[in-house]
Amino acid sequence: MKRQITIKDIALKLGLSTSTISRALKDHPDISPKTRTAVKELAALLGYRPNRVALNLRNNSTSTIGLIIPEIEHYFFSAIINGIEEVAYKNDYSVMVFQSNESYKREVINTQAVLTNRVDGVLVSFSKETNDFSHFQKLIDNEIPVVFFDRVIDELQADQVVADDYQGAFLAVNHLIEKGCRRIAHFAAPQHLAIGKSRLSGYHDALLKHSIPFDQSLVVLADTFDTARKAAHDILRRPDYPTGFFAVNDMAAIAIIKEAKHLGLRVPEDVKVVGFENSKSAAISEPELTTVDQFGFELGREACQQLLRRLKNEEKNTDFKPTKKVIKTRLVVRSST
Amino acid sequence: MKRQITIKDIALKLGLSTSTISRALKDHPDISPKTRTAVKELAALLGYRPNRVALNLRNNSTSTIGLIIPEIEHYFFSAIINGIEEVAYKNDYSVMVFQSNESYKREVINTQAVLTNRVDGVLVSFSKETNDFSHFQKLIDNEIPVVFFDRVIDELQADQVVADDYQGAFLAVNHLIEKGCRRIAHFAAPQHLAIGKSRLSGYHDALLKHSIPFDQSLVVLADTFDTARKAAHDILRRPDYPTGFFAVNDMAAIAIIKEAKHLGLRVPEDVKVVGFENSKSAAISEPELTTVDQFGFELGREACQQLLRRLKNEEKNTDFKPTKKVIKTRLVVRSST
DNA sequence: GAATTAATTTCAATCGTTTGCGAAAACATT
DNA sequence: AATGTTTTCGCAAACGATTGAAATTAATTC
Repeated sequence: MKRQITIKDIALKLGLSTSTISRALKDHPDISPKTRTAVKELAALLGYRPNRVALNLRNNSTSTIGLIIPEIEHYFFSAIINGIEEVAYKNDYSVMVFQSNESYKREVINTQAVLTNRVDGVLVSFSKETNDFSHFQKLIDNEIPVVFFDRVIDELQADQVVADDYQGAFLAVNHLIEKGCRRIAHFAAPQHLAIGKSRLSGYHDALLKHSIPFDQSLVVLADTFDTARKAAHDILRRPDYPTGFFAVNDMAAIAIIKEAKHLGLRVPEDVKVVGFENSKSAAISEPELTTVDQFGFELGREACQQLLRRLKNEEKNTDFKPTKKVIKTRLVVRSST
Repeated sequence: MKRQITIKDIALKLGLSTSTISRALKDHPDISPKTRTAVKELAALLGYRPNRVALNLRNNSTSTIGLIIPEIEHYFFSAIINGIEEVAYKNDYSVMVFQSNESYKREVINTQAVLTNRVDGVLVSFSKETNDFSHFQKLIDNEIPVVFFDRVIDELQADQVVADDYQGAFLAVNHLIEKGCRRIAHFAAPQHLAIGKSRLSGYHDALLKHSIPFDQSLVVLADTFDTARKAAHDILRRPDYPTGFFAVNDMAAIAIIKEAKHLGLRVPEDVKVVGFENSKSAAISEPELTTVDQFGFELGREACQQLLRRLKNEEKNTDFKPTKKVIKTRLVVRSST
């Protein structure tokens, strides 16, 4: 790479010291107007750009935040990244993205990568595989601010930003009941994830509210298209198949619709389905999917804002109190119910 | 942030100089085995991690690549990011992501950001708005390797990685013709983009091959869901509406299907539709969309690999010859044709 | 035991920028 | 003319790590 123009080049050409150049460039009062303009003009002429790396070293901060995320290709996560990048951009931060690909091992390596890259703070949504959280604890021990979003864990002393999973699930199931469903299945996420638990309990409580008994056999673990399609196939061929479905995400919900239609059932007449996410695909499926909007973009924004807040107040971090921000969800009613 | 352990801390505790620590840690032969193990043990005990920022400054390289991309939320681009991150990860590079949001102004700022962040190289897919490419020229003038992907421009001395748009379009339209379509519309991308031109010309040549006259009125500019739906509405209400549609991306294709069904036409019996991208949505739409697979993941991988190749060979960059890698596309036939 | 060689370790400069402190001008005051 | 004030600028250290060259110590040879 071509050597970039440095403050030293300007100093040499002007017969001044680097200190003077540095001060002139940032309008330090000690510098006479004459030399100040001279310096600025030459700097502009030469196309001088301060070397961020040198500043990073001196200031012991990089204006960079690390993002550890399961998979970029998932619509919900890409919406989140969008929100994060938006806030980072406005605050002159850069974002380094690390994908865990839902792999615990890779996630551990990712945490090491953010450490060696000396990012100022980290945003994390951990992988499905992750049960041991000591790699995140190590970040916290290093006093690097960490904000968890979507997939969170209470055991760590860190901020959290999540969608209101309980409320969303409650809304969804309540809606199904109001549409006349009495037997409602839930396609759930793994129960070691908070989102899995919360959505299940929203489902549970909505049933309770309408005095519908909870039936464990109607709760199945299925949070991908393929597993959901398979599970839907099995459950829909039972003689007493449920007429309502609440899926933990849109892909699973769409799989249910596909399979129901495949089995000759009409949606929403015979079977009603609600998803969770409000992805692009929800509006595309036939019939269009009723779903819970998770506001991924806002969630990403909030997470990033919370992180930046921590970064500003870093000096006075006497007694750390983790915050938990809950983003309200919204039921988007379409024609699948 | 807590002060990290440095080489100096180890030196102090061991009564040695920093040079010795540095050499011991990297198995320099000058260091006696005794001190070497002592150093390494203490380093491990204290949890020493070399400060990447200091190294970046010294080596004048950051092991970081910048990515400038229109919008992360678009499936095709997120697949590309996935591929890029994969290759970067394997080669110990980090990726900084900058979104242009299809805005020229923001893209210019993005190029400045990658410059001040001193990334080693840049991957770019420029915005639809971009007509002036001098901001990229500035990167090249600074001898920062740039690889363009998907949206490329021949006027710049830089490598390119693109899908075989011409071939994909040709395959798509040829397929429509073989399925019996004679009047085929093309929903195109802006013609100042290479992808716009290439796909149009693939469309054109496929018609030519079967001696079908080219009809300018069947080519409309529509590359988003909304514009495509509107355009489909207009064109399908003409008495001589086309029976085949080739859309520049899946979203536009799905909009056509939706609108056709809305107007009481059957897909694929009355109207056949082919998209371009092979997004998740293509498999979800009803009927499932025949489309051209762009292999976004592979495209991202190739782009990143090409960039890394440039970074390795940087010293001997005497006569620069831009390369152009074309990723073959594949027609995925589903039930919309 | 002195001299030579070999094995270890340290010094100091470097990457680009900032900043406290001291120094040298320029100016003002008697 | 001597002193006191400002104004303006440079020195040098610092951030953390690397590295050629010099210096120290230990080992070897005659």
